[in-house]
Amino acid sequence: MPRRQLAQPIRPLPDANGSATQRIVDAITTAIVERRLMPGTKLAEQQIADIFSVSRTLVRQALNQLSRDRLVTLEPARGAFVAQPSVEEARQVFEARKLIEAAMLKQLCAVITDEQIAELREHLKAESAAVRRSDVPGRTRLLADFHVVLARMLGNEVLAELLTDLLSRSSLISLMYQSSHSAEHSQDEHVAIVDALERRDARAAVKLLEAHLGNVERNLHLHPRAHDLAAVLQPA
Amino acid sequence: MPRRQLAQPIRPLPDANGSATQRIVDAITTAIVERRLMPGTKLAEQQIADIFSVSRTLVRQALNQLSRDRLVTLEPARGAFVAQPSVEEARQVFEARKLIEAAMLKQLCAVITDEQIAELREHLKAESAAVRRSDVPGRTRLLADFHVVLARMLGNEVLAELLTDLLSRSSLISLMYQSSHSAEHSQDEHVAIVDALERRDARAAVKLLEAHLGNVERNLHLHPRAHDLAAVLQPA
DNA sequence: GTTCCCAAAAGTGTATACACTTTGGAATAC
DNA sequence: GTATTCCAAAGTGTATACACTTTTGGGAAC
Repeated sequence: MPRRQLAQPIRPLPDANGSATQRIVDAITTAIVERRLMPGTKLAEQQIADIFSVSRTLVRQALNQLSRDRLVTLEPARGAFVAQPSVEEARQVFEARKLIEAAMLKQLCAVITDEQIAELREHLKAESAAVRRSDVPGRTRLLADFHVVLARMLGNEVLAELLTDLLSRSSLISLMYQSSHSAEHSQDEHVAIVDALERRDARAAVKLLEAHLGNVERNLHLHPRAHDLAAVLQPA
Repeated sequence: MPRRQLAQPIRPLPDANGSATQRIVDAITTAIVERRLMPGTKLAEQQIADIFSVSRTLVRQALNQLSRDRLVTLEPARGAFVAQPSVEEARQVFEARKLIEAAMLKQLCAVITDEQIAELREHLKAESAAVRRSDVPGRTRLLADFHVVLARMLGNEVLAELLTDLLSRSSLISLMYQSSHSAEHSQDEHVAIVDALERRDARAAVKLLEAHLGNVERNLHLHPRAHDLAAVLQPA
């Protein structure tokens, strides 16, 4: 039997798991979610290209993707900026989250296993640790991930990805409107939700979730402030 | 007075309202939603570039966006193809739609106005007309738009956009798995949902919607067929 | 006749080139 | 001194160039 001699010269492997473009997208997304990039920051193409040692071509691809995620705004001929979600957009994102997450939680209550509860407890422990040691990027990420973990437990990756997008946008919104909702408080509310899940009490879980999201939203400074010149001076 | 002599050799016209990239994205999306492009079709960059009289640069941007929408699959060094959603993905998309649309409908029942009911009736009339005249692209689009119209009535653009994406994917799935659910049947079910909405009967509306989506999904040929060689021959 | 292999063709991936727009500031007009 | 104009620097938008990979087809080997 004539064995096929496969050409296998080197390992060019152009991208493997993370292509250069994806690396840039992830880096910027992470930076935004972890609050290391302020809304409105200019994202100059050449500057980013230099940082990642690639050409502007790949940076532009990345910025395009980020703009589709609504984390970046592209202004024609002026460049890319970290997005500054409007008050209205903030409201809608939180309303969408309430609607989707409440429905998910209700379903989850019916099918969640004890193993999954244990997994959630683990997550809560990590959250709590991050909060205690005042690890701002870490706790921000973990508090957001909590909601994605819930989504993933339904076994629906499509839904989980949708929610991931909404959570990235939520992070940006919190940053933009300087949330005064303390991380400790959020953490406590997460614990209460898991408690309700453990009791398989769907009604309570949904109520707690809606209260949680309501609290987060209510603690945003959604009223125009002095530095939002356009919003303040706009004729109503 | 030294009039400014502007170099104005051609008319590059960067984008105006719809950039070239967006035009390409829209054209391909429409083609898929209206079933004029089969799953698996190769989308060669130069070929598309020629059609739209632009360079591959813009085509690549468009294909990137489409790939983020899951309508196109990018295979490294091999090119772009109209996506072929897996059975599992199909299942998840429909489950996500059920979850989101049911919650929406429930909320909508509480706030919908008579004007909005009338608007829905108008839409149903257009659907019905398209079905009667066997306008396949038109009826396909209208039947999908029905769900987006519902979303928009909640006044939540974020949610509406989310659902738009899911509906594009649903179209592709229907095409991929050769839905046998007749357009007439879908149309009837839409009418029943609006009837329930008019009665402000949330429970009935949600039940009808879930039945509707269940019917559509059930009439997909989600079992591997002869021509899906890989799926058929894969060891379970 | 079939299989294997290699070279040419076609196509993708990234970098670079170049035209155009925006921007900031210096020079000019008043 | 203030406002306007204009130019250069910086930056974006699109096209093109080029390297590398995949595909294809034909001929050699068996």
